[in-house]
Amino acid sequence: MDLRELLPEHVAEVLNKWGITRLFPPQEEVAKRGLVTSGNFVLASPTASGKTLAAEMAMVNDLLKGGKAVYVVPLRAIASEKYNSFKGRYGSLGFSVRVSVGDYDSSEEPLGRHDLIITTYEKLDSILRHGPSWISALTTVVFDEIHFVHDAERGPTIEMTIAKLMDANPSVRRIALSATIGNLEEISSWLEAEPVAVGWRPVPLRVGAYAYGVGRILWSDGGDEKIHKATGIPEVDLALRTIASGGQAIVFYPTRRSAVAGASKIARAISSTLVRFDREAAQSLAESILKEEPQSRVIERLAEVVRRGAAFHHAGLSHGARVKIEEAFRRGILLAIAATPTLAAGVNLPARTVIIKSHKRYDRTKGRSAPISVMEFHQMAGRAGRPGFDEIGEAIVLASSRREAEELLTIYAADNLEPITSKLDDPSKFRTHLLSLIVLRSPVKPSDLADFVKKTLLYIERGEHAVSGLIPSSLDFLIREGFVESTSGGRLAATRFGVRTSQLYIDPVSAVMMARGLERMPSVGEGELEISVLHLIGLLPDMYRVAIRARESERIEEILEELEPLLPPEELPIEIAVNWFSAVKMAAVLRAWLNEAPEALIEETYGVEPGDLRSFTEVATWLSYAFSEIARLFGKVREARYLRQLSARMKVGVKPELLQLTAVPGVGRRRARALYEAGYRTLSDLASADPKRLQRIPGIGSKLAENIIREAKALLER
DNA sequence: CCTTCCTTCCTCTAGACAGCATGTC
DNA sequence: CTAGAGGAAGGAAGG
Repeated sequence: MDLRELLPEHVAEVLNKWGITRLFPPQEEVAKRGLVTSGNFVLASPTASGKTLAAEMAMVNDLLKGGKAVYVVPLRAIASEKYNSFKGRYGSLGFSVRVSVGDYDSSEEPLGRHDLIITTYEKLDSILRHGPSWISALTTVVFDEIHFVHDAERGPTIEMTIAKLMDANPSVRRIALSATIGNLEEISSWLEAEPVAVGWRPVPLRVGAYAYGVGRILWSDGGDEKIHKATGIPEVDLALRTIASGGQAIVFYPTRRSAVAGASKIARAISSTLVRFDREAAQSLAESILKEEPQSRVIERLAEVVRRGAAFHHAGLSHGARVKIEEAFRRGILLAIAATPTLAAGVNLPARTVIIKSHKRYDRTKGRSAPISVMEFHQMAGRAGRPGFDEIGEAIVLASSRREAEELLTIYAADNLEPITSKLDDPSKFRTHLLSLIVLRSPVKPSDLADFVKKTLLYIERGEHAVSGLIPSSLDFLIREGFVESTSGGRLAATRFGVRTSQLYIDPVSAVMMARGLERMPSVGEGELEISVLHLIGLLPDMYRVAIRARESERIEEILEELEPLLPPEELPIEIAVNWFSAVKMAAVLRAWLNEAPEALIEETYGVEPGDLRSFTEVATWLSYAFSEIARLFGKVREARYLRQLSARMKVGVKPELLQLTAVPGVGRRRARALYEAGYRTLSDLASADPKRLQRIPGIGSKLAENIIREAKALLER
């Protein structure tokens, strides 16, 4: 097909320049309907079918006409994936591309200067809360993976961010993408966009259910396949089937523990069946993991299986280990990955066969195991089929009997995806966003707020009665707690407390807890202060909850003795107070980190794996910073300074005396401690150090020594 | 007497977004 | 009405 038949000339030229000479059905459809040059659309089409390019054609068109675009994604990993693919393409056209997410920004310049900004929904929300002028100059916005609106935790934020953006800039062009939308029409009407549904896949997918009782896969297309029971472990036999025919498999398990155990079983099966693979590459991968990742039990177990051509993948792994596994799988060094659902939503990592060990998973909210949704099944199945390598992708779910297999096929093989529904009716989520809206428009007429709510998906789906009660009850809360006040003209104005809370991006309940906690801080003894502050942080609704294991209860009680609570439990709402003990454990974990306990020790003592520890400390860094800002707001200078330092320590995991040293790029908690013990205690000690002496410190080579000295000098000069 | 396999009972459960701009006493 | 599997501990069988 000649692109020029479908596309305006300049876009066709751009695609040629990028080496794209052929369009795939989703892109054709968008082009045919004239959506390249104008109009809003929601594109529902399978994973890897080229949704991004369809959106890009529209973006490029708008950018070429002097526009400005934002590409919004739900995960930081996807943001960096998009950034890496966009920066070359668009850079070569003279556009400046930037990625801005919570922990990383590719540029220091004002956001308004860039043509294409890639960001997460939450970051966009945060940007909107600061009310930058360039929002009105935006011409195009792409909402990627829009089905995340359905998520109970993050969905409300995503929904409100979209609504706020449409409200702040009604003429902005909206493009939404997803592989799994059950109610395309409804989502389209919310965004006032044209629905475009395309079923085409780059690699066809067939769905099967393995009735392991009878050793047969029932395929959705009618086939019936006998499976060789080499090990008798159903998912392992299926993985071997794929591996033996030269393919790769991803096995999804419902828990981390079963994924880790599964990887061992697969590794053992690979060893015993003489499958050929690059043992040398696997070996060196295992070594690099052991050498470069935080030494701990999970990492050791990972290295053990990697040597034999398999791996597990879950959020307890350090970021580096996950990336190494993904990359090695792409290069074919690993034959199979035993994964938790991390791999379904994250970066693009296809395999010939996707095996779903269990269609049920424990559901915390229900307190028992429940079937996974069709949407989630399709997220996992979407990983099946490597374009250019596999002729067909397979997604196989396990079933015990033929009967169950048939049932599962009727549920999961059909295209009966659940509708994406709003979760904004959660009062605690709603009031957080109502505050941000009032801050942005302060002083605002209450009727304007009511009008705004009509722009939400909640209103589209459920109508007036679903939203009518939300505003008054949220306003009560916001006024009572001092975030908002009514002015003489009958308008609502945000207080300084309200403004700061919204900008710090914390839950108003967190802000209230911080403000109350500050009152008690001066009376807490110096020895108890650290653990008591950490406990408060552990209680905040914005913080993670850490699970307490049965055998830990004594230890938790010991720590409980040490702290002087900054908030009396009886004054806390019940939903906060129930986390009291979990927060004690969290405080203990964070304290261990701050006092330089090695990752391996923290894992051993508390069962907190490197990836979790990283998440905990990252959020605690942000919250302790926010805490210090709330202290500053209330004129508590001493407390603010203490909390600020706590935040700085939390970021790297060190005692106060190392903070000067960790300011140097390349110096983390381990190196800083080694330097300190060797007598280098300040930046100027480092700047004036003798490179030869520095090299004598274990772990510091000649290159590093020179870098450290240079960076220290640069920091001193500033 | 040690090793290995089997049974039983207990324990525990996926993931991941957000701030902001340096300090020290 | 409703889970299910890993892993430790303890016991039986085997060498």
